[in-house]
Amino acid sequence: MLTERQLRILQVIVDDFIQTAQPIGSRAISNKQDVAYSAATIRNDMAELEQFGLIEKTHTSSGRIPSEKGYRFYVDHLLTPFHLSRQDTSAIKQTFSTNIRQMEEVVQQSAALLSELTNYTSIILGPEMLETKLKHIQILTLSDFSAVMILVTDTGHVEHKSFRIPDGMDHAEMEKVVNILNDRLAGVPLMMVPGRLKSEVQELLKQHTVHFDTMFAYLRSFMETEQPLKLYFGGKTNILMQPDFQDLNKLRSLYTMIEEEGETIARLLKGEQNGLHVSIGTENKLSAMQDCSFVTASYTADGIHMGTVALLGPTRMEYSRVMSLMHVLTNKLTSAYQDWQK
Amino acid sequence: MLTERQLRILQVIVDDFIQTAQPIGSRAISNKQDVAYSAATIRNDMAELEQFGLIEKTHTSSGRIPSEKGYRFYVDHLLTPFHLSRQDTSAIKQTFSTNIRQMEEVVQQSAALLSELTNYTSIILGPEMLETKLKHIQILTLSDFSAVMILVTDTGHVEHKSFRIPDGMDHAEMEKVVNILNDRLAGVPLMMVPGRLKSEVQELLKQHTVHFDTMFAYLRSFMETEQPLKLYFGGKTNILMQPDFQDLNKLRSLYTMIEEEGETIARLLKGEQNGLHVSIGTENKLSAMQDCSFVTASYTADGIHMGTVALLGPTRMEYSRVMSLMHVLTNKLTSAYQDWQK
DNA sequence: ATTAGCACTCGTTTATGGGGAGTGCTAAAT
DNA sequence: ATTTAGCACTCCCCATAAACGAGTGCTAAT
Repeated sequence: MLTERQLRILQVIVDDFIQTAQPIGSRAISNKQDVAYSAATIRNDMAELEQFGLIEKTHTSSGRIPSEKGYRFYVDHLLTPFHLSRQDTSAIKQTFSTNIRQMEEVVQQSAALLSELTNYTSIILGPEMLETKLKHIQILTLSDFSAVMILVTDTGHVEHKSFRIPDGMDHAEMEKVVNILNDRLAGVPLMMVPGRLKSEVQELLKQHTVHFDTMFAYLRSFMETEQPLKLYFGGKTNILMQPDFQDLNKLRSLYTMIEEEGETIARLLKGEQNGLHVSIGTENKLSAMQDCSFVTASYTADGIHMGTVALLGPTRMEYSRVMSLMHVLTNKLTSAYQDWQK
Repeated sequence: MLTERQLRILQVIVDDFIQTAQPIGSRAISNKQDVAYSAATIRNDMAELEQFGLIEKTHTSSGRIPSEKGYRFYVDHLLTPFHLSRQDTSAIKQTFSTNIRQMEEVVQQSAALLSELTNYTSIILGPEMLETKLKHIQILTLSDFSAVMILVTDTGHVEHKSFRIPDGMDHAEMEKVVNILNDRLAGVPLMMVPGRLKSEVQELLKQHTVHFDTMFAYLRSFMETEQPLKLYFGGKTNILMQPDFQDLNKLRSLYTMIEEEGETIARLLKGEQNGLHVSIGTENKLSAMQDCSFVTASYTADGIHMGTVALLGPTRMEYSRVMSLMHVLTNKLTSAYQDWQK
């Protein structure tokens, strides 16, 4: 077992490394204000901490840095309750102070805020649409040849797609299509729209319209394209500015991940639905992330999961502050969402 | 003046450097298949080319590389008419073969295609909206408290924003607002909407509605937010993979530019409205771009400017192929746009 | 149990010296 | 008058070596 002092030393090492990104030696620890032991004592303890795999040397004779296991231990047992600085709290308050008009905006601003406060990269998975229902469908003709179809959900989401009007289709027929669609699909949860389209709308359309074939093809392509997961990034560049990433290839693979693995990340976030969760280094499944820590926190409404906030930083992350921030932020998001829904 | 042979040598140097990214010496040039002069002769000519500032040494005694001026000369005078490979042409053909439903999609796919074929980063400024007119305005109530306003343009663009219904505003009043808006704003060019809002709508609304204050504030915030310039990127990561960018700081500043200078780039592209244009190195105004070449080409419809295609690569760019590709692509875009408008 | 002392390790920096690719110049060849 | 061969010279690149210093592990003293 670890002694009280060893715990303290581990804490100092992690704290210091988080701040400086430099290995720290026994002497430097001993010189710290709130450490009263000699360098030799600390050396002994450090040897033991190393045996436990909690700290490492970068080479035979240089200071120690926390190992992955060390960070894990730190996060699990050594985190002191952190109270946010006045700046932090007021920044958050301000973001949520404006009247909420659009939930997407709030989510996006949260992402921006989080990345700005931490200098890491924030990723937010927007409100899930499992529960949202189709509110209204409309087709608007733009010219004799083209029209745009607009879908509105009860959460205020709007999706649209323009298309070419089948030759010879007239206004009355178009209207009929819209009426059928609204009649059969309004109020239906988005998830179930494609199903309903096939089971109910298909037949009706076939009976009542002349240009069934093309029209139905359009509808399918429009409604069956999977609802894109709404992923908001904040401070994409932040993480690459961290001194931890000096290696060109690491930098590149990290960048590639952020730019091109949106889908993967979204799926990852979708899996994290309960409370605060921290993945450190190789605990992450994505290889590009294995030098990073990834903190996720979900926000809810009426107890059901709505979305997930995440922060990507170096393993040398300010865990304490980050976790407090995210705790507060998700609470704010939760209540904002509730407010918005009234 | 430069002799025929010197021109040839310059061409070889540029061509070779474009391919290998390595300085090339007199011996290597002499050994090339289609060069019949001795190393010494070439050395003399190279000395002269250097005097003209067309090539440079990386240090006192290493091979030469093209200078910025050299690239400029190459592009202006040495470019051999390039015919695209079968793969290139068929890839382009394929992209434009599918039936066009949405212009945005085509533009986006063009960006993707261009970056894929070249391994550089493509940037496309979407169709301009100067000419587009407001087609229709609609307000849809989502619940007793919230509603969404939808704007549709005659090009099939849809913008939407949800908002909180002012307390006490009823359905009839809402309808009145919509009617006034459609009556006064339908058919008006987007550019002029904010003006009209103030000059015509404001008074009318004040007379006919109870909740003028809040409602008008909403309208203003919605319609006066500048139309975001539609900028499509393709292969954001490509340029960072180029061996030319070995320097961590260059990499970072380049990345930051791509991520955060969208506005600046958009403005830049907006300025380039005629034909094919190449900016090499420090000819670029953005500092992060000063190690890059930037090729722009605009596409039109009925002779008026619609948008601009651009490609960002190292100064050591495959100018010949790139310019041919972009020439073909903009033609395709132009005709696609014309088709689409019928 | 803690601490002072000391030899030792190893990364970092600086100096030194080939080796090699490529140049510039001069003199010979065409 | 061009073109080419020959050769000294330059400067990067790399390997080796030495001095330095931060930090360790161990032992002996407190």
